Amino acid sequence: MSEQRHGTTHGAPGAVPAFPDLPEATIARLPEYLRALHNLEDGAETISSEGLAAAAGVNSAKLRKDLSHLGSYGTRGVGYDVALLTAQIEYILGLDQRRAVCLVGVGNLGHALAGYDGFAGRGFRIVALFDAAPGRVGEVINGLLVRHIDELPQVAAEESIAIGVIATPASAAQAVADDLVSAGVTSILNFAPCVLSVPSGVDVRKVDLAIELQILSFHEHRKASLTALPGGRVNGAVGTEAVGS
Amino acid sequence: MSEQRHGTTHGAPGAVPAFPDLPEATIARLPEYLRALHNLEDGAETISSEGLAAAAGVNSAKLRKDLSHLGSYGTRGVGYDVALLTAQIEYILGLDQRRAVCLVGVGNLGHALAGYDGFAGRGFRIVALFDAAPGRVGEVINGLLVRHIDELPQVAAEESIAIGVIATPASAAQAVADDLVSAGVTSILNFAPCVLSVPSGVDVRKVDLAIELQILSFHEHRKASLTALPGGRVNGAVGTEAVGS
DNA sequence: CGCGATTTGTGCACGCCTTCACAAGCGCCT
DNA sequence: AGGCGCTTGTGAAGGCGTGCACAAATCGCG
Repeated sequence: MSEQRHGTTHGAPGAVPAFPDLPEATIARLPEYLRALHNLEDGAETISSEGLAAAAGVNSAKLRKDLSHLGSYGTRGVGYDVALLTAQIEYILGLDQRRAVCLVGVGNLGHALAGYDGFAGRGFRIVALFDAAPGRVGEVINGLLVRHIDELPQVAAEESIAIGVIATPASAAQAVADDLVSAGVTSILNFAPCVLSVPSGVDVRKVDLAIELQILSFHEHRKASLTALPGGRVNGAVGTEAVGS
Repeated sequence: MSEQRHGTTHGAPGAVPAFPDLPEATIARLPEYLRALHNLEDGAETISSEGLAAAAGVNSAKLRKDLSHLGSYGTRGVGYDVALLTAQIEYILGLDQRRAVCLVGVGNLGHALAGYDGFAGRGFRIVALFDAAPGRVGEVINGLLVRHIDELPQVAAEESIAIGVIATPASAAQAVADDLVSAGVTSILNFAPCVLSVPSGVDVRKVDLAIELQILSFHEHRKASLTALPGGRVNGAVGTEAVGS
């Protein structure tokens, strides 16, 4: 706080202001606010921090602080302009352009991701599918042809793909990651249960389904051991919404 | 640090020691250590914190501090006993019993999750599938029958299911969560893009695929604006592995 | 025009987490 | 038996994130 970047021409998506360096925790919540804004549905022009915070499942003070990092897009006594705030968050997240994403590994999970319609409405379009297995190459999923992984460099360049999703088995993931990086991809979402090493400048996020379950399992174990204990209480401090992730 | 719980009978899974209350951040990493341990493959009896940290993609000091919270299972000058450490982490995570999980929503994503073979090897077995659509009820996926959601209470009781996975559309998720809670489920993994409200004592973790992509999109946007800037450098401080999640 | 109701933006304090740096402990070799 | 090298376990410091509580700002109404 009390930072620079507060007298500058904040604003108009297109004016490209000095890019704010938001805290990672804030960045991770912006998509949630955006989702909440889209789900409002009623024709309200403005929304209070309290209202939006409730819709997004967070504390209202936290929401205000998060939004304050983007600049002042609220009006005291009134709230936030829904359309303006939506546009601003989308701009910050880089969603004003529909980002091209490629998906590697059209197995069990990859197949589902390729067919997932939740991406289109949230700023992304899957433009290419790849796999190494000859048996899968040539298949059409959701109107999209599965190409051989060797075509990745060419397609990536043509479609200017910056984001890649890995849905291969863990054994193939590192090689695929290397291929993606070589092809110019600078952000990777990894579903394979393994650690990827990539050059600096490339972002990796991972989603491991078993890990999520194991974390829940821990809490189950904890809860069970508490109830078993003499005088143990059941609910510690779990709250109405555990975020994690 | 400098806590209690250090003279107690640490140990033997089955002795049920005073349950350590680990920091959340540590809990989230234990599954990663476990995965790294399983992936070692070579017959080494012990592993150093440096080695395991590298395999898990974290700092070695962090790993040591995390493990120190479980008690002292390492030997100075030698490292950690692989078998003992593995058993201990599995015990803490409550994975010594194969936990029963049910999955609600056998659509696009749910179908893939039901067929995902990565759960079995990591301490879980999916014992029941549910859906509300009559068209899907009766289908058999991976040898498992899809039941109608109305059967949930009965099946949950029979199989003593404590963990539920929601893979329905967002519009149905809250109702399903309520059903799960009523059926005695106390941990929920939510793939639907919405906020769930559950009573205290129930843990919820969420996985939103679009949010993960949006976070990556932000970093793409940031990187792009930096390179466009006069004198802008490309790589900020992204590192070899971005965790997030 | 002024006042009160409302809501944002933020200074501040607290707690959690990370990281460094090192003492304590263990095994091996001579 | 003694010393040396290696590795763990942890005190301490610093940074980050959260939440409270309140001042500043805006609108609407009399």
